[in-house]
Amino acid sequence: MASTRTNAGRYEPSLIEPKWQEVWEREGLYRASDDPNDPRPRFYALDMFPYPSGDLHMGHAEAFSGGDAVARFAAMRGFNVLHPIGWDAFGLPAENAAIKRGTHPKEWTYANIEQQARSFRRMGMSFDWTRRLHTCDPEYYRWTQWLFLKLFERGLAYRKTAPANWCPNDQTVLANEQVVNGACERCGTAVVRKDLTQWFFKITDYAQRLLDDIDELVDWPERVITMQRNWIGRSEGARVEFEIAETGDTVEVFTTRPDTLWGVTFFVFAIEHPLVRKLADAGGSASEAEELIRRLQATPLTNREQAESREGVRLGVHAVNPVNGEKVPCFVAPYVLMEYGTGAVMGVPAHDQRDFEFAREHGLPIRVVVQPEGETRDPETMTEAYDHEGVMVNSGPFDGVRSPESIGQVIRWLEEQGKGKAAVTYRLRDWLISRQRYWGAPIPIVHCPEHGEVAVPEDELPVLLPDDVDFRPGGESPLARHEGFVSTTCPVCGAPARRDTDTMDTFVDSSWYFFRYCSPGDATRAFDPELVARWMPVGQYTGGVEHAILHLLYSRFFTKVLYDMGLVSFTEPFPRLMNQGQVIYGGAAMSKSRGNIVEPMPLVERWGADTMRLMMLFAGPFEDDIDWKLIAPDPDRRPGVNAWLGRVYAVVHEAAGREAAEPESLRRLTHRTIRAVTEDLERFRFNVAISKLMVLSNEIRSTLDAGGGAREAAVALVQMLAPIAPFLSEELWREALGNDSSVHVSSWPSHDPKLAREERTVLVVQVDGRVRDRIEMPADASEEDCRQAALASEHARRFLEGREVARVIVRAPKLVNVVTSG
RNA sequence: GCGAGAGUGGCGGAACCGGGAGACGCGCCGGACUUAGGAUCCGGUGCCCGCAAGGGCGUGGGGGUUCGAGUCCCCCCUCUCGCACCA
Repeated sequence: MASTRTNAGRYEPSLIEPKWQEVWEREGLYRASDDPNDPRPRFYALDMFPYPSGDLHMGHAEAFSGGDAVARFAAMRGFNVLHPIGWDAFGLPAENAAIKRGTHPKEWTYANIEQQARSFRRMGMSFDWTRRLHTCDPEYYRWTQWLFLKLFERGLAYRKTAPANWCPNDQTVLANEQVVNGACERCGTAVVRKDLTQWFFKITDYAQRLLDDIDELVDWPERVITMQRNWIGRSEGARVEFEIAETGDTVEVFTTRPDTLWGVTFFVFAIEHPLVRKLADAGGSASEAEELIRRLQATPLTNREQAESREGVRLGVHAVNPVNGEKVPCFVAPYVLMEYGTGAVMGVPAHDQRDFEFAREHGLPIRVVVQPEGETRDPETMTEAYDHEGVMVNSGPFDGVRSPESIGQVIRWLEEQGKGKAAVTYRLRDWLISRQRYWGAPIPIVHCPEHGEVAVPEDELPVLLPDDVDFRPGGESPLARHEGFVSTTCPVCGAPARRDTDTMDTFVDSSWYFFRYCSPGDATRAFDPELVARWMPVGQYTGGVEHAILHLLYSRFFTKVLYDMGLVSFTEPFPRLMNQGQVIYGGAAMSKSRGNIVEPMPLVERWGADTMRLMMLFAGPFEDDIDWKLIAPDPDRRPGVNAWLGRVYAVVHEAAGREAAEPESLRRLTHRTIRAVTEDLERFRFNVAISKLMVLSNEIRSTLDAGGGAREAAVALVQMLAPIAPFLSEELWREALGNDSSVHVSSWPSHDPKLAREERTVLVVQVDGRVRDRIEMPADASEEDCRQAALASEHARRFLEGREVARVIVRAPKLVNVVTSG
């Protein structure tokens, strides 16, 4: 039996916290129950799993403080909670660190995981540790590879040659983020474009569904939805075929403005367009065109995309405008992108700013075919393209037709004439998953001279990552240099064959981990569909906005593929998403180069995990950034929330041992607070919830000082504090309040509506909208009572002297506004 | 440029539906305890006038709707974030 009479002493987190951490672990408090007969409703509380780059940082501390509060709150409200943890453990930093320190990526990775796991335990996170996973474990990436094969089977994984950023010094492909000002972020060498054959996932097949199903995301931050929409980038318009006069080739263009077809004065190809060389030959411009292509092909992708050059080479051939038979000159120019639309565009300088600039640079004619209502644009005097609505002119049968209706009319006409058709284009491109790196899941494909790309049979998975690899940069990718890995036999014919030596983008690993948590030990399949059906979709997903696009889009894509495979019955994995803000310092991101990094774990050691959590959750709205310099300007000063926890500690101990009757005013406050805090936590308004708990604890203090009892209030306070400060509340719950089992399995307090209702209220008396008096009234005062009281108010009457009362507006029992005239 | 969001005390931030602006906390000021305090406790704290009672002003700026606007509408300014040659 725990003692109910604990000598209060001082609040010492360093004594309290490790003690309860051990007890919780021993009691298996946070284990999710897979028992189908468990009567509790299920709740899947998911936090974006961390990358083990070192110890936990402030971002983790914030995100997980919120996610853990969500999970604990749900558990106390009677849910069977699944709150798992794992590590997104493949990736480049492990290799870079390994190169720098001369250790194996595996050692570095697992050491960091252990460190983070220790820190999570120290923070008191309510994880079900039995479900822990690491994406770099063969038991996990075996199924990543299996999923690759499923996509391959369905034609959703394919290989094509595509340009990539290539560092000639490190002999490797770089992601766009690793190219800084056109140079390799690690060695500073100028990056070049290089065509490589690489694996892609055909996410573009799902573009429309990814867009449509946004409707199923019932609780996502608006801005994340917007980012996803923009990234998919649907545009509607038409495809129109042009013929090349000199060669007879036909070329398709995509346009969102078919109503400007009569304004076409030139035609432009992207440098990678397959017809360019042929047309240059035909037009006698082969050498200039070749020179341009060679020069630009070497420029890194990121640079070229930022360049705003309007240079271009006249090919010497002409395109025939299908709407009026006009021949216009063709160009090749870098401002047209092969990656978007068809890689060729019609040039309408009067109505497209880029075309306008190009026309001015090359002395091309400009023809206005859409005039703004009541105005006239003259090509001679125009300084920019006119791309708004207007009336069509110089457009044959369409003269006088107004936009936006004109666009649809022209499309219909094009279709009737067989010259074009309505079309939709997406900005979204296929997902390039190949990485010429070591520390990732090997792509389970064998290249056979006879049979081409052959899937590794499922029962031969995983394709293990060899340990004894030279992963330093240089030459080919690390796996390509490992003869024992590369040489194998063809699964079809048994002839000597070579393994694919690419590894997968780590976003592949993280696109399905939330399924694995549902049945983490399953050695026979990626996940158990029955358990997934039971736990998913995720009840609440918590993580940073930095994953607003890629991770979330890829996970949505995977879920839809699994749905199409019949393995899951839902199409969106995360209907509810909550983004924490960033923790910054002095208005800027924390970074080594700025030297402004604050580490969470030393603060946890000094002040306690509960204090760390409270600092995070009390600082402001969860989704807002926290500037650490503003909320904790002096690192040696005791944080305010730590002092408050100390007062809670004292107050609860005192209240626990007090026999005196509890005043009704305190009881009313307690029940009002229960109602309010419950609502606040449902909406993740942690900062507001905490402020209300502070009000309650202040009131308990006054009550005790006045000799009153406060046990009911103290019990409620401790329970409501549990999701936010789990250690202190457990200590108080068991030691001060004398409970035998954990506060974290206790039932969330409920309020008595009768007590929560206000019984007296302050009536505000206004004269002409200005507050002139406040009168205490019973909460059930009638309109007439309020009117009488207001008009009787001496304070108010002083302002009514010499004026006539025109109307009296009564909002019983809160407000009366006396309106005067004259 | 396009898209999204935000401007409230010295600071972080509260304010449900249009109804008491500034909850709660930090900081600061004063006091108590103290050799001391970066500890603890008590009181004060939007700005201006006033000894006070009290009054005036006040939610980025300007206009509007309303008995009443931080909240709704229009215009403007500033900041943050995302995308950025997307045809």
